[in-house]
Amino acid sequence: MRTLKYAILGLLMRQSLSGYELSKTFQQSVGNFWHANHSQIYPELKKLLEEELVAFHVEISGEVLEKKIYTITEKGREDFLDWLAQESLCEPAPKEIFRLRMFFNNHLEDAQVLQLVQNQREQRLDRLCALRTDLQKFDGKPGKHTPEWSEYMIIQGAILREESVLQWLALYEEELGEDG
Amino acid sequence: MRTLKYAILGLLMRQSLSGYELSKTFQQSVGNFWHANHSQIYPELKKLLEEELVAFHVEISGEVLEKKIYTITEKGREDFLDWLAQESLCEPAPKEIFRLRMFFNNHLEDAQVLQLVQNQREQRLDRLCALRTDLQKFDGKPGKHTPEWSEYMIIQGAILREESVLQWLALYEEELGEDG
DNA sequence: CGCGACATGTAAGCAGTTACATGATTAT
DNA sequence: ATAATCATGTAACTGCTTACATGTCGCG
Repeated sequence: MRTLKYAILGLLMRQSLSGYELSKTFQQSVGNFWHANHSQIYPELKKLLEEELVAFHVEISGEVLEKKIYTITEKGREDFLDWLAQESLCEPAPKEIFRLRMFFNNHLEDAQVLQLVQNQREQRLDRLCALRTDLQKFDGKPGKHTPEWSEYMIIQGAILREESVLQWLALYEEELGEDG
Repeated sequence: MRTLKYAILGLLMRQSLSGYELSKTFQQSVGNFWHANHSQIYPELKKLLEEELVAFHVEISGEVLEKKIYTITEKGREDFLDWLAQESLCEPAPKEIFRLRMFFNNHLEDAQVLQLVQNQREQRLDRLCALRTDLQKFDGKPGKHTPEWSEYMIIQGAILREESVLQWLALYEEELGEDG
């Protein structure tokens, strides 16, 4: 489905970026719904170049270090906008190893299950705190039709998602905490 | 990480099943957190057989149709239980194409965004209704330490997840509904 | 007798991870 | 100097999807 392609093109709609900068973005904000390693990004950029959906120029950092700055082409813009407006079928539920373990937790002692749940809660709580910090970086809600608004709303969505997981974990804690 | 392996072994801990039955399960209850096609399941069963984690015997349906019923071995049980108790790092946020589109929605008209949002809402609502029906099939909450309890709790988790997505979609509808 | 579900497999290709491989720049 | 970060790539492998391929059973 070439989703990475459209993720990259979308980012290049905002501003020209190097492979390395794209890579960072996929670890940060975009990481809330689409992550990718540099080992996937560099080959994809090469492919986009062949397809003439992006172009690049070289910038020199310091004395010799070359940075390839990629820019979206008009052809790339058209391709991206066509993709963006498409309705798509609801994807299957995401794969989550932790839920798989919980599905089989009747084979574990209560104490073990509780440990897994609490471990998960800590990790999720950390993530939630980080998201709330990200949200506070905006002063007030950004205006509609800006990239900032989109980012703000995505973070809101990620917060709601983490909160729902924590609610679910609390159900286990309630039940497993009841005497034993 | 061989997650499919453990998903299969976990299901075989409950009861012996054929590849086809496993396949159905991955489309139904287990589909709430781990899905797999038959084209992935049959080769995996072959591998588990070589590793001696499962065994099978043949049953005949009707006149000639052969069903291979797989049973977990003692070695398989040990392997599965080792895996089950392991704490694991929180996985990266799941990939969702819809969120990716929303991240870039400043390139669309409000009406187009609203259409995408409403389309998604309908699909999510359908899924939520199906989950609530699944939950009602249990009469009252099943007792702890039973496979039924695990399944009940997983469905609760899936419901919370869908509700959080609907809350997020409602944020868009509020904002996009405001005059325009 | 035809259709949908049952039943089992393989092949080709795309997507993604982990590891390999190299080198420059900046801050301490 | 040396460590962290910047910067770009490739290779091998695992995981997953889509399509191909075949045949049976039960119901109407």
